[in-house]
Amino acid sequence: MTPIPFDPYLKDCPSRSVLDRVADRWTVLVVGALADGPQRFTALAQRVGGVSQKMLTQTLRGLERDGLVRRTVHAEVPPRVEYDLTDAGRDALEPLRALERWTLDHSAAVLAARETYDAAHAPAL
Amino acid sequence: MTPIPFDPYLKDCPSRSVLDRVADRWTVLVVGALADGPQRFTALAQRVGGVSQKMLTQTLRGLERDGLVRRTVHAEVPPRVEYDLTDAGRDALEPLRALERWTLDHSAAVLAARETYDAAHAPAL
DNA sequence: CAGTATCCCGCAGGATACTG
DNA sequence: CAGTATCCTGCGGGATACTG
Repeated sequence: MTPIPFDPYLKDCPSRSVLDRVADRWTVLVVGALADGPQRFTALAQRVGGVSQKMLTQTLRGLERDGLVRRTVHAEVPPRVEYDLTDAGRDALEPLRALERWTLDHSAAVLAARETYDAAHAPAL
Repeated sequence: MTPIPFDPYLKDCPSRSVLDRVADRWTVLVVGALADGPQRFTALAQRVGGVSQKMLTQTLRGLERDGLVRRTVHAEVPPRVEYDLTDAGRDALEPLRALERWTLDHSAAVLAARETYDAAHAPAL
């Protein structure tokens, strides 16, 4: 009855693939964009700047497959499709927003650190 | 004097590249492995299962460049190199561990969701 | 509107070999 | 020990065109 102890530090642990899903650039932004309620495909594409519709579809499908996002097709003409977070998705939202928050808070410092590093390690000409 | 408002949802915002660094599979594991104190290169390679030395070096360099990790070379023979988190790195540790925690807590559910999804969307033969 | 289907290029990232 | 250098392959991911 004891569940298998998942450990992403182990090479072949299935949790590695779960981590891969969530430790992803587009996942962070798409889930974040779904934070304040259901969104349509086009709305998402606009909120997540620079995402191609291929990557948006792919990310959404992955999240749906993993049970973080629910896809609802409304029987209308023209069809309206809405995406929203499941409970698991909402659980993921917290760590993901924390990551986003860290990014905001540290962007200036990180950018500065890069300049310093690059200056110090620049080709000696 | 007002700082530029970083926004990773904007296509060309520099914070996007900062998010990219942190929303990365190896970053999560390497930073997590550095949680309990300084580590040597080989020790890290062992803790982070399946990482190639190329990717470990690359990740460590990137984190050093961005100011999350400090690299210390001890003047000994043979040389001993230790990596540890900076203050910024320690700040990042929290969201990153939260993500890891989420992964652990939801792996079983996600794996199950995949099976269900795949069964429902399987090729009809 | 909300996709799917293709084509294609660049690079992420692994394997292997060499060095201070 | 802690890397660097090189080669090579798969696929991430963009552009474009078509469909229900």
